[in-house]
Amino acid sequence: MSAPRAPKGTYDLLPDEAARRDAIVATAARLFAAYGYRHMVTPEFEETGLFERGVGEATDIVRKEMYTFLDKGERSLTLRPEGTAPICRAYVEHGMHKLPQPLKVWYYCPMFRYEKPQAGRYREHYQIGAEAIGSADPAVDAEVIALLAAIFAELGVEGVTLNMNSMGDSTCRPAYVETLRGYLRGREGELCGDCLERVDINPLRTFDCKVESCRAVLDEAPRIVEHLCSECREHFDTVLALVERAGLEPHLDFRLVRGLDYYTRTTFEFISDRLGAQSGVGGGGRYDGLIAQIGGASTPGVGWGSGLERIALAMRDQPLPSVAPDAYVVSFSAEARAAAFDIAQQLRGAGLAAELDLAGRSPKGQLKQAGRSGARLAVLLGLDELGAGRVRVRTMDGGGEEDLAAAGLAALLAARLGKES
RNA sequence: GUGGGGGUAGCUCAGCUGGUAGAGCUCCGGGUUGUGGUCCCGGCGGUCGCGGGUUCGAAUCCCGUCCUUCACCCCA
Repeated sequence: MSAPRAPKGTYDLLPDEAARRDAIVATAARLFAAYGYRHMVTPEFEETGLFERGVGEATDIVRKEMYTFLDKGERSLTLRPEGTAPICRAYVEHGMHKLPQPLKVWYYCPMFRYEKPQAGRYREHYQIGAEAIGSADPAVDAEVIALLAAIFAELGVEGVTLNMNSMGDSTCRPAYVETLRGYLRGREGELCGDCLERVDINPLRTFDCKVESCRAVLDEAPRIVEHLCSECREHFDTVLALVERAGLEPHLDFRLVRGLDYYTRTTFEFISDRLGAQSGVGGGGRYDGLIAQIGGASTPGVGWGSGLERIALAMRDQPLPSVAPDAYVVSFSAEARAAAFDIAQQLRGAGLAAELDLAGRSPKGQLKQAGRSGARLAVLLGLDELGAGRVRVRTMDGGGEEDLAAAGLAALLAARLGKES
């Protein structure tokens, strides 16, 4: 019987890493607010049918990656594998079309996919994401892209490039898919086994293939951007123009065919050269058919998701946020320990961060802890001081000490540290 | 799901042509019977991922398994 470990593909965020994570999310939250996106939370699991219908039966996510289970009431539930379908479900369920449109929201939560773990890929991973629902205006596409770019810039995510494509819509895509399928059938002899299957199931996915011969075939294949209907063409051109106005350099990528069935028109992806094979650091697109697909009124939407683990990997090293207390209370005798506890409480009550020894250390050990903790002040308590109602307050980096009354100490130190409440 | 690399102290690793374990850092204590960060000394700490096999003897060789890592696939 070996000791329990975190399940395969999951990880613990220890305090230092959690502090960095919190800082990332706080920065993102600030930018979400600047762009007018409001925080929203949905359940960790949903009815399985939501993802089957929303994400698409033919996708890898639905076919082999979902954590699906029956609860005690025989309901088929699935741990959320992606963020967009749940937001759209909530939009429909709560009649959010009655709010000013587009509805602009963001989320921060774990996603669950049964995949083989590797660098930047986990079975439980966290995403921040944004969704703007209720407007087909190309300015919305550009806004969400600019928002994600701003977050990366603010965080210092390095080596980032933006790839974009258009998937067309229900008017032009079906015809294009048939054109592509016909072309591929004409060159079947040059395709790998996977691609031969894709020709039947979803010819668009052949663009993902890394096999040399397939790539050669696809390089010469008809491209969807050249087969867009006039509405999609105009939409895409406007999005590109606005994205450029935002100071970004979109690279057209005819291979960018995202693996979720709900995408229409704009798709985009930010990749970073700091990530190895799992190079995508954030991506998304427009999903004008999704809400109707899951049973709502036909409603356009656009959004993206970005993986926190990959953001952290691609960020330049950040200094750890300081966790130094304002004061460390040191007791020089067993009798002073209770008084040290009281003083720490008094300081905390005044809004100061205060620590004291909780491990029965010697006075020297406590001072050593005080030094390591980075505390600005040490409050020293001994028998002599206790009897006189005094404490000695040492400035840690200078070493100077002064004798102060224990009563009113918290207010005095708070004022001195500029932390009056 | 397929294929390559790796799993030794809390962390980073050495030891691996078989003879039952080491270093640095961390942590705790001492050097000052009441005063930190440097320095010196000492100490705590490991069923060598797990299971099986070969052998007089396995951290070391073989098999299986789990985890991890890199790539494929897919995506964040």
